Amino acid sequence: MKELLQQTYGFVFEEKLIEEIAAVSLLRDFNEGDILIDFGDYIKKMPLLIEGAIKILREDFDEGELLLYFIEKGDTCAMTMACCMGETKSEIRAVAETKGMVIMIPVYKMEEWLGKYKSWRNYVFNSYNNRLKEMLNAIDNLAFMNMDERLMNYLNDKSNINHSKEIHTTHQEIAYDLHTSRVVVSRLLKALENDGRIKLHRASIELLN
Amino acid sequence: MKELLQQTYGFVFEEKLIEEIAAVSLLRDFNEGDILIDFGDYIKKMPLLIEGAIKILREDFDEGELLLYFIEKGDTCAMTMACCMGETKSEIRAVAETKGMVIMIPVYKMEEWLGKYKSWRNYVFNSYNNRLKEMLNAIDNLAFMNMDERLMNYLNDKSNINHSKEIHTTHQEIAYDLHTSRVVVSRLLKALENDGRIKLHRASIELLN
DNA sequence: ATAACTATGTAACTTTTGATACTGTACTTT
DNA sequence: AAAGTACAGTATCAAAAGTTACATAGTTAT
Repeated sequence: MKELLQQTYGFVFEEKLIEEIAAVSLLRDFNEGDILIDFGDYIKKMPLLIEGAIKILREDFDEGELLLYFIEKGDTCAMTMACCMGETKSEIRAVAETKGMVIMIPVYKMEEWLGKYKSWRNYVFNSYNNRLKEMLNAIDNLAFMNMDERLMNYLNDKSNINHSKEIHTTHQEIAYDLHTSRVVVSRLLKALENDGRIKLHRASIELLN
Repeated sequence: MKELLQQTYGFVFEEKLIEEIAAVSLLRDFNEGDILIDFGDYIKKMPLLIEGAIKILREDFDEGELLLYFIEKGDTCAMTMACCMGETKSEIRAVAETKGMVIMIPVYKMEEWLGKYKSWRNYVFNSYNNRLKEMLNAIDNLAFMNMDERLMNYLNDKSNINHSKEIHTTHQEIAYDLHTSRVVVSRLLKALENDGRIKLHRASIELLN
């Protein structure tokens, strides 16, 4: 475990902290589609992402979701951290976008390290700051952009996260993430294809140019 | 200044911290409508709100704004904190909703106190957590609700912040905050009036029931 | 091979929101 | 009192997004 931490967090945390983390944490593997955290869960451990990608979703009152953002290797979920610290239920759902690995840190250690390690404080604050930025980005998308732009952004994000111009997903899946209907997604995707920006295949989309 | 701090933050910060704050901070009065922070400002001081209310806005690329949330006595602006810590430009605009008072704390002290005072750490984290919740709330509004519901929520928030059922503002002002047009606001307000939920006057709205 | 299922394409229609334009009314200024 | 200005009401039209319904093309199971 220490080597894994060294690899991803070697430039972020000091040696001693990495040893402490390794001593008290658990490693957990996950596969694509796994629900890592669900709405209403009580969080007792904070996850550090070592490998893979996770998408964070917000739930509608009556059915329906919305993708908030993705997190990647080296990130943690500030929303989850918020729940840890505040000892409240999870406001979000975390679903594995790819297979990967997280390190789970007990909450009480987080607190202790905040007073003890400056590098930990910086990491935690950076996480919050990044998450706030992602949230602002989500708000910009919702408030200022039309569905076609939101869709294009979504495809780009998805492409970046998976390091591939080929996006393997269905129109229905996209509709869930953007909180719209399948028909709308199909319509707009077709328009994007006609504009020469993407190419549609069955259950997969190819980004052009 | 110490008395002011004692009054609002006496139950949050320990005696010694309050003394430290009082020693290095500046007091600043503001009036309704004052722009306290603008897009792109570099933030060198963190504000603690002592009295009054402030609204936090997000800017569109080409003209247009969106109200994110209000902050009240005892709050601080985590978005601003984020800018302080990250040493980046402000992503938001802060406009005084009422007249009031803030205490400005130099950034370098914030850092120092994080290691030194647990109550400060807790306060800072709570602020982040509250702000994340407000952002989630803003997202819920945008993603899951129609303009009429958003409008009604806006009126309720405004009423709570000003401790009054009378809201003194114009349809145009509301349109700016909700990032829509004056005509739409007038239309929906009239519908709410017909439903008996509000009463309209010139440049003021009365919440009923 | 055929049935059943999944993913997509598309037409037709409705609802919501936005845009433009014009009206009237209240308040302010001179 | 007249003119000017800010605020609100409303009609008409257009665009964006959501809904329903149905057709068709691949895929999988039997």
